[in-house]
Amino acid sequence: MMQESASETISNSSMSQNGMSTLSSQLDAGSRDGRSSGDTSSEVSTVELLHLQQQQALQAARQLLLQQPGSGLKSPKNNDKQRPLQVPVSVAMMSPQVITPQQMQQILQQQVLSPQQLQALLQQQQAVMLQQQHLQEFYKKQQEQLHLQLLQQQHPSKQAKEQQQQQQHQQQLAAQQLVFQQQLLQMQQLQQQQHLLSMQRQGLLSLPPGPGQSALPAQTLPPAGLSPAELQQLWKDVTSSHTMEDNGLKHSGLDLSTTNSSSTTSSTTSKASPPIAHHPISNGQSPAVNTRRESSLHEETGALHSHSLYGHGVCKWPGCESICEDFGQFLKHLNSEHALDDRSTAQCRVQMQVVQQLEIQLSKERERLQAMMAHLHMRPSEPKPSPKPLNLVSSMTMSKNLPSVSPPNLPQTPTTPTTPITPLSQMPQVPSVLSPASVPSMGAMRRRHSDKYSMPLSSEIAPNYEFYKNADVRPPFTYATLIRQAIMDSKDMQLTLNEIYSWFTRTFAYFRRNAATWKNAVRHNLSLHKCFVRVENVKGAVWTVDEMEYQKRRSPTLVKNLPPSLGYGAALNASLQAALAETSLPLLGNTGLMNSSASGLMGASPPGLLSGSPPTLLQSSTHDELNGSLEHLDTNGHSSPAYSPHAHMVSQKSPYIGDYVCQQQVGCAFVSGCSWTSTSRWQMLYLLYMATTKWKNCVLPPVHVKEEPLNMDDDDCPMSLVTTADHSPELDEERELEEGNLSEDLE
DNA sequence: TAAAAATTAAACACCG
DNA sequence: TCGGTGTTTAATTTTT
Repeated sequence: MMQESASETISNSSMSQNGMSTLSSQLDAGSRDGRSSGDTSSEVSTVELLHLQQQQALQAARQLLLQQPGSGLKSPKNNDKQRPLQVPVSVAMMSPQVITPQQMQQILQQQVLSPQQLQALLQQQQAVMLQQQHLQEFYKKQQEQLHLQLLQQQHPSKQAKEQQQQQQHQQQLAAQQLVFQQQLLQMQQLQQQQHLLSMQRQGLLSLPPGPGQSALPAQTLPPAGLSPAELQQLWKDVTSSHTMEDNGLKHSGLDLSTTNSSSTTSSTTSKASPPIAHHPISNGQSPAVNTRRESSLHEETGALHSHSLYGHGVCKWPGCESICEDFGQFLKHLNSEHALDDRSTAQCRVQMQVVQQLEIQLSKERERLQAMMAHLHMRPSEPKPSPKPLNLVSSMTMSKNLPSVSPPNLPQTPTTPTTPITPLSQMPQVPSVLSPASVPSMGAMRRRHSDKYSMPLSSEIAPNYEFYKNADVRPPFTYATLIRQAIMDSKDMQLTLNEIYSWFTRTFAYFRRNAATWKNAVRHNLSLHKCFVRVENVKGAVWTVDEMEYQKRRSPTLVKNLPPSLGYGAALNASLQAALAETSLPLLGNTGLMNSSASGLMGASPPGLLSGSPPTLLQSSTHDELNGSLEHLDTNGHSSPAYSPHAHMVSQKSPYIGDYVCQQQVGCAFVSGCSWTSTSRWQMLYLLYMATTKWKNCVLPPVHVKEEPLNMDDDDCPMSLVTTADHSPELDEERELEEGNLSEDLE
C-alpha cells in the first residue's frame, strides 16, 4: 500500500516537476531567438500571458507524461496526435517511473538525514507545493481571461493579425523569462535537496574535479537505463542553463556543474540569486547556511571517500554496477567512468529528482497526518475537552474508524460526547514529538478502539504503522483485535503464540516493554474468546481466527453479511494442514486443501485438489463436547456442530469444523500409503463423509474409497480418495438457496 | 448508572 | 526443575 500510494503521489507531483523540465527546453529555444522589450499594447497584460504560456507548457508536459512508455497513465494510441509542443526526452528520464519501488525503499531506508534536516526539507517542500498550487490556480484564471479576449479577436484584420503575432512572440519571450526564473527556483530547491542527497550518498561530491564545463557534449557510452536520446536531452538541459547564464540571467544552483565543482562551489552557491526574491520562502536557508553546509560537506565527503557508491564489490553509481575488486579499483573506476562530465551531471540530476520526489512524498504524507490530526482534534462541535490525560493515538484512532469524508462518523458525533478529544494545544504536530510523558502509562489509560463501525484494523494500523512501531504509545485496540490482526497478517492465517508475541513487539513499540503483563493478557484473550481457535500442529500449536465468531462478538447482525469464506475456513485450513502435515501428505498439505479464497488463506489450489469457498453460516454451538460419532450428522448431510471430528484436535472451546469443506472440486486427489493418526483419520473420515453424503451428487463429485474401507482401529490405513466429476451450476444454486435459508435461520 | 466488555493479575496444570 | 503455554478465576477499569 505504501508503495502504491507513494508511486501514485510521486507520479502526480511529478507533473509540475516535469512540466518545469519541459518549460526549460522551451525557454532554451526561446532565448536563442533573442528577447525583445516587453512592450505590448495588448489588453492582456504581459504577466497574464506569461502565465498562460506557462500553463500551456505545463499541460503539454502533462500530456507527454501521459504518453510516457512505462507510465501507468499512458495512452499508447494517441502518441503522435497529442504533442502540441516539442518536449524534451529528459522528461521521460526525469519521470519518477524510472525509479523502482526498491530504489525508493532503499533511499527511504537509508534515513541518514536528521529529523531537523528532514523537518526543514519538508517545510521547504510544503511551501513549494503550495506555491505551485497557487500558480496553477492563477494560470487557470488567466487562461480563462485570455480565452475571452481571443474570442473578441476572432476576426482580426491582417494587420491586426501581424500585430497579434508579434505581440504573442514578445509575450512568449517574456513568458520564457518568467518560466526560466521559475525553473531557477525549482533548481534551487533541487540544489538544496541535492545537498541532502549528497549527505545521504556521502561521497557523491568527492568526484575528482572533472575537465570542467566542456562546451560540447561528450558523447560517451550511455549507462544502463539511459538511451542516447535521453543523454542528449540531459545534456541539453544542462547546457541550456549555461546558455542562460551567458545571456545574463545569473542564477545559482541550477546545474550540478556548479554544485559539483568544489573549487567554486562555496562562492557560487552562496550567492543570493535574484530569483529568490520572487520566491516567498527561498528555502528558508540563508546563503551563509548553504556555504557552511557545503564546506562541511566537503570535509565530510573527503573523509569518508566514496564508499556510499561502493558496496559488495560493485559500483553503486546509478545504472552502473560495475564490478570493482577493491576500493582502489573502485576509485579508479569512479574517476574514469563517473568523472565530472555531462553524463555524470545528468545522472546526478536524475538522482536529485529521485530524492526530491521522495521528499515530496514524505511531505505529503506528513501533511496528511497533520490534517488528520487537526481534523480529529479541532472539532468545532466538540462538547468539551477531555479532562483526562492526553492520549493522542487513542482519540485519534477512535474516531478515525471511518474516513473523514464519511458523514456517519459515529464515534465523533454528539451521540458519543464522552469521546475524549485532546485539545489541539496539547496535540503534538507530529507523532515523533510524542514523549513518554505525554503517553499514558500501562493501565493508567485505556481508550480502546471501538470494534463496531470499524474498518479492518489493518487499514487503521497501516497508515500509522511507523508511528506505532516507533512511538511508545499504547495502541487503542483491544487485545482481541490485535491478536486477530496478527493472525490475519500472517501468511497462513495462523500463528503460534510466540509468533503472536513477535507480531506485537514488532508492530508496536509499546509492547516491547511490560512483556509479562501483555503476554499474559494475550494468552488470556486467546483462551477466553471463542473466536480464537487453537489448532494442534506437528510443531506444536497454532492459533487461528474464527472470523464468524469474531464478527459475531462484535456485532451479531454483521455475521450474516460475512463472505462465506470468512467462517471457519481459517480454523479448518489450519487443522487440515496440520493433519495433512501430520500424515505426510505433501500433495494436499502443501497446496492448500482448503482454499478460503476470499481471505486468501493459502493461495490457489491446483485443479486436482479440493478448493472453493466454504458454505456460509453454521452457527457454532459453544463448548460442545465432542462425541466423535458421525451419527450426529443430520439427514441432510449437515454436520451437527457439536460432533465434528475436527473438534478432536482443537481446543474445547472451538466449536466444530463446520461443513465448509468443499463446494467444488475438479479432478482427483490420491491419498495412499500414509500413516493415519486418530486425528487425521478423523479429518479424512469427515471429509469423506461429507463428500459421499452431502456432496455426493452435488458440489463435490463422487468420492470413492479404494482399497480398504476406513477402519478407525487401523493405524495404517492406506486409501485413495478419488473424485471425478465437476461441480454443477444447478447444484450450486441449490446450495445458495440452502445457505440463504441458513442465514435467515440465524437471524 | 448499570451492564457489558476489556484489562490485569494471579494461580494452576500440562508438557517438553 | 524450569520455562513456555494454556486455562481459569477474580478484581478492576473502561466502554456502552
